Amino acid sequence: MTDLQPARGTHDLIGEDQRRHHHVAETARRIAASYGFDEWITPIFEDTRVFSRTLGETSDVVTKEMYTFEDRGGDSVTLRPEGTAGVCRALVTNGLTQSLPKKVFYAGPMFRYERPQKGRYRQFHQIGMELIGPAEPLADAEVIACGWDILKALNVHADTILELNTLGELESRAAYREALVAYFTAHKDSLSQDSLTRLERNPMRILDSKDERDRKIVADAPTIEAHLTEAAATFYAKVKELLARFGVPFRENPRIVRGLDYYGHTAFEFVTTKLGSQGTVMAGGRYDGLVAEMGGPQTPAVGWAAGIERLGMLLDAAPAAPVPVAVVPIGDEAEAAAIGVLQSLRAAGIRAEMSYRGNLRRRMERANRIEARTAVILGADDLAKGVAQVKDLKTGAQEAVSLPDIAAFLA
RNA sequence: GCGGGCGUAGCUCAGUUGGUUAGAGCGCCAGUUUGUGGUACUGGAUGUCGUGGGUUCGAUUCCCAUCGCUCGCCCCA
Repeated sequence: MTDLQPARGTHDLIGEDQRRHHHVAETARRIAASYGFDEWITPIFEDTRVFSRTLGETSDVVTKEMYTFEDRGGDSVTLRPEGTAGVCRALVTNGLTQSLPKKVFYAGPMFRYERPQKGRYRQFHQIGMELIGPAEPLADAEVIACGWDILKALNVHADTILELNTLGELESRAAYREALVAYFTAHKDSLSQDSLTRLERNPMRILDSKDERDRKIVADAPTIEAHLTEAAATFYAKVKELLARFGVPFRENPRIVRGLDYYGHTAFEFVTTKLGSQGTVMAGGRYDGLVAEMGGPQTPAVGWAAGIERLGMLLDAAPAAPVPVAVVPIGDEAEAAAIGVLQSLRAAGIRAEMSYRGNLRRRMERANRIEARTAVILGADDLAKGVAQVKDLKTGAQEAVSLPDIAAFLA
């Protein structure tokens, strides 16, 4: 054996794991496409400033979780910890702010230096979508509806609930933040250690603390509602109304906040009870300031990201492995002739395999092991007659089929 | 980053109160006389008992460290 292991927090996706992963990504891709979203494939690493500028100076992601290094040319680059910043950068650098709206879907690996846990990896994979341009609440509702459709298509929606909140726009948030700081400062003595540091860095985070003592204090903390400007309140009401119109069930949760600084207005999380402490399965919100921070024009946008691994774990059954047809020649001469049959099946789009060695018995065992549905058996006698024995491996029924007809017979 | 649990064949796991060649089931390879698998029978291969160090005449078993997985916290998808 080898003493080599996968790097901490990374995983090989093989067999069932790969099928779960692929199924999640393909389903999302398909449904996003039906909503008019195009897939963008942006680089896996970016200039470090793409993230450091935009995710928030104080966020954990930026301060301690990024894979940042200097490349051989002396430039600081970072393995993307999330997808939104890169998409916005691509929007700006490709001059696409002139052709809004843009509806972007993406899927790929993200990197965060965290302590690995179930549902939390250092290299993990996300699907996500960004709707850039529209400032209307209809955009928020549509993006959420698309996410909900994906969860439904994956059949993981039953144990998943959409939790919704508004963070208001800058003005509302500033006022609220002030009120929160005042409130929590008054209760400083009873707050947990973690929350004391949050009080300085990001007071809104205290709202979703899991600490018992914190929760008691949070229960009576002011909510953003009272601090919402007229416009922000109207916007939020409209989002809720439209979600109902799209048929997306939700639950308001004033404690939903976002970890990254660029969010405002709508904030949401699809949460499941089935993944322990890693229960957030899809999350996002509106981020009207990000494109501007990236050096583009002031551009509204809304989007979400979801963890492929987490969704994959929720799938009640792994997608079935593909079922092949086994081509089974008897003897060397037949093996040569069987190649023609083999290729004709493949050309017809049928997954066909021929073992590389072994007598008839061996090859039949092998066919059984790869869970072939059918064996196409070719012996000298059959070849002389221009036929093959096509055997259904489930029922054991077997019949002679003429060589040119086999592909059609099995289709 | 903090705290708890775990680490024996490809897989699931047993075992050694410290003592000669470490086990089972499944899987794998081969055979049961040469054109038919899924069942059965027979035989076979595989482990530096996660890694490194310490204690000991002797360690897979005890101690320490380390790596990895896992659960909770933190954070987040």
